[in-house]
This record gives sequence, structure tokens and C-alpha cells, in this order.
Amino acid sequence: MDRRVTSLQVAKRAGVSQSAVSRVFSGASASAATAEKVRAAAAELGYRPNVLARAMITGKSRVIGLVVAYLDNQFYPEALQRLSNALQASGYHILIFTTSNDADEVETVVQDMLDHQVEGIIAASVSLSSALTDLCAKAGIPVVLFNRGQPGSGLSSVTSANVKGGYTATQALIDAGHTRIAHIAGWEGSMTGRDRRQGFEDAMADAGLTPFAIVDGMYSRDVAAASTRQLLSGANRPDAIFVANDHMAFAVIEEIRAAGLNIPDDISIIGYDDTPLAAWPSFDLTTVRQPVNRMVEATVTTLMSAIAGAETYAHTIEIEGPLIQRGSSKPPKGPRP
Amino acid sequence: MDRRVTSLQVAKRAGVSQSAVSRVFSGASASAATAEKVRAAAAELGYRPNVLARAMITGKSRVIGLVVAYLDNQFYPEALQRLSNALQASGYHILIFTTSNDADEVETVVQDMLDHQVEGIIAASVSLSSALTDLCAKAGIPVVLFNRGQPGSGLSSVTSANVKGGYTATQALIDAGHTRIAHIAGWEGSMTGRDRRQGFEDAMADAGLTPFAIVDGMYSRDVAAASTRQLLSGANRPDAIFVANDHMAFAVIEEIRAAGLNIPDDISIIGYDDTPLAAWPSFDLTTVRQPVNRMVEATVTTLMSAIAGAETYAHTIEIEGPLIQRGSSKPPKGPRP
DNA sequence: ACACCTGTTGCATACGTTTGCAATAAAGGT
DNA sequence: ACCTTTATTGCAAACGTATGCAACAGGTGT
Repeated sequence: MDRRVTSLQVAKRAGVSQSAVSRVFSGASASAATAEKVRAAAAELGYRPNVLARAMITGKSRVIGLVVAYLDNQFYPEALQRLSNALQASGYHILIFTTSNDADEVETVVQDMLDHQVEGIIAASVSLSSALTDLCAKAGIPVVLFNRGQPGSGLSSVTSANVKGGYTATQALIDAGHTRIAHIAGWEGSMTGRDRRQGFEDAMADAGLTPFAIVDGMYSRDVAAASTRQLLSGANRPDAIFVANDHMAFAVIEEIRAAGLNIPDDISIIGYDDTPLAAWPSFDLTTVRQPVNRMVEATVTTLMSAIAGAETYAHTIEIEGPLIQRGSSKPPKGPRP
Repeated sequence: MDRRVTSLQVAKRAGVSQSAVSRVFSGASASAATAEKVRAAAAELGYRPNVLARAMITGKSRVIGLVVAYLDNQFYPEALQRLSNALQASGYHILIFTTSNDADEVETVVQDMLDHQVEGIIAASVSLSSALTDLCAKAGIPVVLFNRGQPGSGLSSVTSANVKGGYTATQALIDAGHTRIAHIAGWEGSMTGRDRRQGFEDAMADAGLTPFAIVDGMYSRDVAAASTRQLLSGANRPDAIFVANDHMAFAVIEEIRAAGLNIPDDISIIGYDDTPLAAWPSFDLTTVRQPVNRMVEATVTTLMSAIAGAETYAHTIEIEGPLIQRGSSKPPKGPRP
């Protein structure tokens, strides 16, 4: 109904110039008298500055593009929520895109974001082709990878200390006396998956053990379940499994129970992420915590300084998380050497 | 690095006017010859139209504001993903806000959205004060409530058929031979909660049964768990519980198991939503499905027609979903009369 | 009383696009 | 061959705001 009310109308009503109105609302200097008049007039008319016009002139849209792939993995909704809050506190808002990890789809999505003049991009769990990173670099739009590394891309990234985390998880299984330890890895195409696997292999090697098996779970429930069935089918079976994330670990646990085996008496399980579900009694999953709050914090500050600052080169931030010992794995045997 | 490339630069390079460039990119009529020249020049310079400037002039931002409260309930991430895809297919994008259900916070969030010139608002599981609905109405911005009704607000809403769903679930428990049936309700402040409860009460009354108990679970795991403990503590306990959503039902199941009781032999449980977790073997939850895909579809078409059309009055759309019979509740006894 | 400095205000322009209007070119009908 | 219709194109004015610049007011120090 009401036509959109502009700063000019407020100016007329307050008996001042349009610039005065602009200055009052953009926080620039203005005398107390005019500020008062302007605010009064604005309140009467229900005026609010048009963010688009402001973005147009300042070149600052105050919008961050967020692209995310796996929303069924509980880890991401939580991260999304915290990112939203943190950015909102900095006066930024999130333009969200969900996508598969398909390169073409990611490309159109990123293009869309750039078209919308986002000031920065957060890519959660997706990879960017080098053509895309070039595009963003040329447009001067900083990109931060969340929970995914991409070495050599020149992109900043925030992850947990995945190698160390994988090592810690594996070490815990070894300390509990396990020897036939398998690893259901994250997607081989992802740095997080490769790093956690590296940690696993290092820990095994340091203990003089050979991995019972290493299979790629693709961060998928179904693949993880199938892999588990396969691991259990042989004459010889593992006595512990380190699973590269909680999302898969839940499927693994269910598969093991379906086979009539007991956790942790027959097989110990350790996951990665510490999603909310891990603490539920149904799973009671020992897992390596990814400190979402600190990861989010690091992501936002990295992004903000890249937006503000001149040429901040790529930061690769790794945040350590503790092992949360729960009932899905046996506790360590005696004191550590 | 590169300065932002504008339509004017493309025009110069292609040897045409700036209007010509605009017409080519906005799909208006242009001769094949100029279109070709323009596209070539644009490609060379890496030109893409500035969506903000376009929005400014056309008054169409092609952005939809989405506000969502409970992201820990699995139902919403899935809905979010589908909404995002559906809107993207219509050329729209989502500006997302997460918030609590606190009225003040919702207000600032909606104001933010309006400031950003969104063309429509989807409110998932949050209520809007009448001051807010007035604000949106005055700005001419349509609002659609997703999975939440608000009668008398004049807002369109898309929900499942909650009364009927509650009735169906309860009927199933009655058909299975249960008589001491309790209901852990959704938040009393929400229409969905009240409707499902209504369905429960209707079904009980029609069967000549009196509810064993009705308690408000607030759509919260913790509250639901506490309520369950209370229900089990008495000398007499229910032999079935209809829980107003899956999210709470999982907590209820775990609490019952912790008490050493068997599901469904001692107590049958039925939930509401059919979130992905409900199908996991760990829960195997009988539940009323909310057809997310159809709800999303209805939401998007409602919103789109409200944006396009003139004065479409409030639509209240209810979509029926089937009962998904799983292992958490006893099957019906014999054929239904 | 004069020069000087500081803070406030209005004017006009710019941001990058769309679009009504008029001018021009091309095409079609008789 | 001439008039009419149609398609294409450039010009210029918007959209709603921010901001450099100049003008001006008021106050202070000597």
C-alpha cells in the first residue's frame, strides 16, 4: 500500500536537507538539534534506510555468502547457527546456498554470490576449482574454507587439527589394548579425510601396528554401513574402528549392533566431530571434539580482517579439540607409559 | 585488484551504447548482431551485471528472507535445503536469520530483512507479533509461515494437517489395544502443538477413553525427558505415548530404555515429523510424516503468487501426511471395524 | 575588533543499472 | 515508388543513498 518512504521525504518533513538525514542515519556528525528533528520525522513516517542503495554507493553490501553441502550431518546446522549469530553481531548477514559437491553447481552458486556483491564467502565442506578461486581473487572477495582445507589454493581455511585428532583417537584405541584397528576414512577427495587418515596411520606406525583395514567411507552413512558389513564378514574381524566423522559412526554402530555384537566389548568405536547426537545415550559415542565455537570465531575474524585489511595472505588455522571419552570405546588400560 | 567492471565499459568495448548492454543482459529485445558483440566484449572483460543496482532500479531484489528458530530439530535443516533449492530454481536467493523465539529478537531480525528489501519472508517455526505483521503488510512484503499457523494474523501458512495427524497417531495406538495413553504435547504457545493435541483429545474422546496425561513438552528434548521420567515414576504408568514431534520422541525413547522398559512391549511410542533419524534402526520410530517436499512446494508457490499477484489474501494450506508404521509402536490388533 | 579555527549544513554528483521516449533503419503492403 | 508498420538503438532520467566541497555560523585567542 504505502509507497516506500525515502530519506528525501523525511528531509522535507523535518525541514532539513536530504544529506542531513543521511548523516543522522549513517552516524556522521550532526548537531543534536537536527538529529532530533530528523529522528522525529523518521519515526512518524516509519522511515528506514534502504540497505541496497547504501550498499550501492559505499560498495559494502554487508552480506556474506555461505555455501554448504551436507546439511544432514548435524555438525553443519550447528555451525550455521553460530556463524549466523557471530556475523549478525558484526552487522553482517548471510546469503545461503545449499549445493552438492558437484563442481558445476558450485560454480554457478559462487557466481551468483559474486553477482550479489557479497563481501566475503564462506565455503563449508565444499571445494572450489582453481578457476573459481581466481574469479574471487580477481573480484577481491575473500574466501574462507570452513572445515575443509585446500592446500595450494591460496585460500584461508579453518579446520580442527585433523592429523593430531586422528592420532589422538587412534592412540586412545591403542591404549585401550586394541590391536586389530580399522579405519573408515572420510572422503579421499577432502583434506580433512586425508588428514585424519594420516593421523591414524602415524599412530599405528608409532605403535608398531599395522592397520587392520582402511576404507573410504565418503562421509556417507550408506557407504559407511556397507563398509562395516564388509569388515565384519571376514573370518577375522577388527576389535576397534576409528570412524572419520560422527555421522558415519552412527551408522557403523547400528550395523555392528545389527550383527549381534556388543560395543565396546566386542568392538570399540571412536568418531570425530562431537555432534549433539554423540552425547545421546543411544550412541554414547567417544569422539574427537571439533570446537565449533572457536572454529566459527576464527572464521569470522579471518574474514573480517580480510575484508577490512589490504592484502592479508592466506591463513591456515587449525584448532585442537579434545577426545571426549564415552561408552562406545573401552577406557585406557592402566597409566600411559 | 581489478576494478569492478561495469556495463559502460562493456559498451565502449563493443562499440554500442550502455543501454544496449543492459538490454542484452536483461533479456530485452536486441538484434542478433549487437547481442553477439556485447557478449563477446563481456566475456573478454569478465563482466557480470550488478544485482544490487538492478534491484535498486527494478525494486525487485530477488531475495527471500528466511527466519528459523530450531536448527537442532532435524526437520528444519532438511526443509531449509529444499527451500533453498526450490527458490533457487525460481531465481530467488535466501537471506537467512537464525533466532530464538524471543519476540524482541524476532522483531530486529524482521526489520533487518525489510531493510534489505527482501521480496518475501518465510518464517519457519516462529511467531510474529501483530506489530510485525502490520509492518510487513504496510511494506507490501508477503509473509508465509512454514510449519506454524497463526490464525487471525492474516498471514498465509503452510503446515501439515496437524489435527488429523494427531488423530491418526492416537487412533493407531488405540487400534493396537492401548488404553492408558499419554500425550507429550508440543509447545502450547504454538498452533501446531495445540492442533496435534486437539487431534489426540478428539481421538481419545471418540474411543471413549480418557487421556492418561497431557503435558507440555515445549518441543524441547530436556523437557520431554523430564516429563517422561515423571510419567514413569507413578505407581500406574502409561502403556503408550504420543509425542508431538520426533525430536522429543527420541529423548522419550531413551528415557524409557534407561528405565529398563521395553519398546513397544511395555510402552508404544509414536512421534510426528518423520525426520531422517526416525528411520534409523536405533529408534525405528513410528511417526506421522510431514511431507516436506510438498510443504516446501506449497510455500514457494504461495509466496511467488503473492509477490507477483495483487491482493492475494491469506492462504491456510494444510497438507496431509501418512502414518509411517515402524517398530516403536505395536501394530493394530486385527482388522479395523 | 579582527583573524582564525571548528563544527554544521546544503548543493550537487556519483554508484550501476533499467526503461520511456524519440529517432532511425529496415521491411512490408498496395 | 511511396506510405505504413515494426524492430532496433541511443539519450537521458530515474532508483535511494553517501560524500567532497564550499558556504556559513559561532566561538576563541590576541
